[in-house]
Amino acid sequence: MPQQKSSNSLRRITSHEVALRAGVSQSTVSRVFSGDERLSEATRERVLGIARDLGYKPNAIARSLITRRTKIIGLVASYMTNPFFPVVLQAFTQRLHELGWRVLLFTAGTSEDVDELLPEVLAYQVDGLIIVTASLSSQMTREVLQRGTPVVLFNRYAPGSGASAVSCANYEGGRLVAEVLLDAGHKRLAYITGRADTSTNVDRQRGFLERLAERKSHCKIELGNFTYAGGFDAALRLLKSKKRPDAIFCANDITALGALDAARKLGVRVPDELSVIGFDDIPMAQWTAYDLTTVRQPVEEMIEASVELLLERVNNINLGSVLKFLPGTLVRRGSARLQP
Amino acid sequence: MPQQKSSNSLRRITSHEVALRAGVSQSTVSRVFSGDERLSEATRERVLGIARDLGYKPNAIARSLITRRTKIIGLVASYMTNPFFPVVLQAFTQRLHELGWRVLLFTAGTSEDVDELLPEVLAYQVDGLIIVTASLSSQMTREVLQRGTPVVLFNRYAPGSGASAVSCANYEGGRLVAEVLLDAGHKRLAYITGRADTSTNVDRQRGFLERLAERKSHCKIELGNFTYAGGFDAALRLLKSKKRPDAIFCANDITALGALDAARKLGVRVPDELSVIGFDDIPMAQWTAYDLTTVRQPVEEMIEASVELLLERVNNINLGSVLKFLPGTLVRRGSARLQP
DNA sequence: TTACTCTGTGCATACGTTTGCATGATTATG
DNA sequence: CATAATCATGCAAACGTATGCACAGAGTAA
Repeated sequence: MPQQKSSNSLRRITSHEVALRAGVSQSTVSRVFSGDERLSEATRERVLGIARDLGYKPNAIARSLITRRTKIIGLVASYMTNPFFPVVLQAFTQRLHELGWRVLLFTAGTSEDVDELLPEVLAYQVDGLIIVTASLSSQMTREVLQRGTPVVLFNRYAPGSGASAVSCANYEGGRLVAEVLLDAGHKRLAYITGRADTSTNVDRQRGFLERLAERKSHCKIELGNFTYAGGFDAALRLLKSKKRPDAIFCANDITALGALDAARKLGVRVPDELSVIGFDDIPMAQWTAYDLTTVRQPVEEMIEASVELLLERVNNINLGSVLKFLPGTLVRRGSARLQP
Repeated sequence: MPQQKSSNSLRRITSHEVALRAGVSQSTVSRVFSGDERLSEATRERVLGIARDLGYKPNAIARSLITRRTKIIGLVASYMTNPFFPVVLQAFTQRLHELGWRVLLFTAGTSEDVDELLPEVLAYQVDGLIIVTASLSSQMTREVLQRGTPVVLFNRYAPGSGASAVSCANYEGGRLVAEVLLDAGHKRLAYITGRADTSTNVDRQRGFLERLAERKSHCKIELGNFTYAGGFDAALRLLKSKKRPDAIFCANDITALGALDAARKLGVRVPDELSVIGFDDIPMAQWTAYDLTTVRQPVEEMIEASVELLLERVNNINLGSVLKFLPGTLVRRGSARLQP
C-alpha cells in the first residue's frame, strides 16, 4: 500500500530483469549466483556483467524462503553493561561474518525476558541460536530444539537441557586463585560474589572455597552483583570490618575494579596491604590505575568453539549436545602480591 | 539436500496446517494473525487455540517476501572498543524492539569496510539503516538511498549526501570546554585529538580552538586516536615537555582516562596541577579512580531522535534528509579545577 | 547412418505468506 | 416477501528465488 508513490527507478531489480536483459531465463541467472558449475563461461560473464550494471544482488529473503535456510544466527545477549560482552559480541559477529552468516541481535534486560524474546527470533527462521550470559527455561529449550534449531549457550550451561554450551572452566579458575593466594601466604581471604543465580558465579565460588577447605583455610563472603558499584560497596564493607581481609577474590573484573577503587578511597595500599584478583581480563584490567591481576578467559577460543559447535549442529541436527569448558589462565599484574 | 534425515516431528508448522486442523482456509488463518477486523470471534478463537497448541507463529520470511517489508533495521557499527558504543548498541536494539523492529547487526573493523559490508546488508532487504560511528562513501550512500532504503548516521554526518544524521553538538561542546577552562584561569592548554578523519574530532577541536582564539588564547595539540593508549601516550608526551600544560581537553572520555593514568604514573596531581576534561560521559567517568569532568552526550535523546528520523523515512521515502545536533552538557566532577 | 552420452539452458513448480476479488449466508430495508 | 447491504470466508494470484526434469544440440562411438 505505501509503495505506490510514483516509484520511478525505485523498483527492485530481480533476477527476471537481469534475465530479460541478458536474453536468458531466470533460472540461468539464479544458477549464476548460486554458483552452479555447468554454465558456459560466456553466459556467466554476460549475466554477471548485466547484473553489475543494474546493481542486482539476489534477494536473501526470497532465497531463504525456498532453501529453508536463512543464513541468519540469532544472538541473544544480556548484561551489556559488563565490558566483557562488547568484546564477545564483536568477536561473534566478526567470526560469523567471515563464515558467511548474518547476526540478528536481541538484547534482553534480564534473563527472564529471554523466553519472551525467543518466539520473535524464531519467527525469522534463524538457523541457529547463541545465547550469551542468559539462560532459557527448559520448556523453551525443548521447544526450540525440537523445532530443529540448534542452541549454544555462551558463558552459561544447563546440563541435560539438550542445549550445547561453551564456558570458561570457572571451577578450576576458582581453585587456581585459592592456590596462588594461599601460596603467597595470605591469611584473611574474602570473596565478593556475582549474581547468585549464575553458573559463572557459583562455579568460581565453589572452586575457590573447595580449594581453601582442602588447604584448611576459609574465607569471608560478601555479596556483589557483577557490577562496579556492587564490588565497590562490598569491598567497602570488607575493608571497614574489624578483621580486614588481606586478599579479595572478585567474581569478575568489573567487580574487582570497584573493589580496587574502594581500597583507593580508604587509602588501603595495593598490593602491600591488600591483594585483589578478578576474573575475565577485560581491557580495563591493564589500565595503569588498576593493573589488575586476573584469570583470563580464553575468549577467542571460546568464541571459536561456540561457532563451530553451533554450525556443526546447523548442518546436522542429529548431533547431540556438548558442554565445553576451556581453561582460564592467571595473568599476573600488580594488584596482587603473589610471592610469599 | 541436508534436511532429508528422517525429520519426524521436525516439519515446520505452517498456516496451512493450522487451517486444516481448524477447518478453515489458509487465508483465514493469515487474517487472524494479521489482525484483520472482520472475522467472527468464534473462528478467531478457534484458530488461535489451535495455533497455540501447535506452536504456530507466522513465518516472518514469507511474510516479508510478500509485504516487501522485513521489519528489519540494519545496524552497522565500528570501534566497539570504545565503551561508548555498547551503551549505544544496547539502547538502539532495545528501542527498536519496543517498536516492533528487529536488528541485523554488522560490525566493521574500520570505516572502509562499511562499503563492502552494505551490499550484504541490503541483500536482506532491510527497511532502514543505522550507521554508528562510521561513514559511507557518497557513492554507496547514493546507491542505498535511490534503492529506497533510508539511512541515518549516528555520531557522524555527511552534509549533502542525502543521509540523515544525528550527532552531539560537538562544536559547541568544544567551545564550552574552552570557556570554562579559561574562566578558571588555566594558562597552558592542550588538546589531545581523536582520529583526524572523523567529524566528531574535527568539530570538538574546532570549537575548542576557535573559542580560545576569540579569547586570545591558544593551545598545544597532541595526537591521540580515541583510545586509552592513545590518550596515555599523548599525555605522557605533554607532561614531560618543558612547558607542561595545566589543562588538557581530550577528544573523548576513553582518551581522557588514558591521560589521567599518565598523570597518575608521573605523579602529577589532579586537579591541583592538572585539569583534564573528556567528552562522552561513559560509565567509567564516574569511577572513583578517575572522577572525570566531561561533556555528556545526550545519548537517550540521540537514540530516540535517530530512531524517529529513520522510521519516519521508512514510512515515507520522500522525506528529505535532516541533520540533527543535540547539545551536550558539562558534568562537573573532580578531574578539573573549574573555579578561578 | 544410428544410437548414445554430455552440456547448457529453459519450463514449471514450490517455499509460506498477504490480499483483491468473488461468493454464500445473514441481516436490514422498503 | 423481495431486494439490497453487510458480513465472514474462500479462491487464487502474487512476492523473488531455487531446482528437478525435459530437451536441444554437439560430440563420440559403432
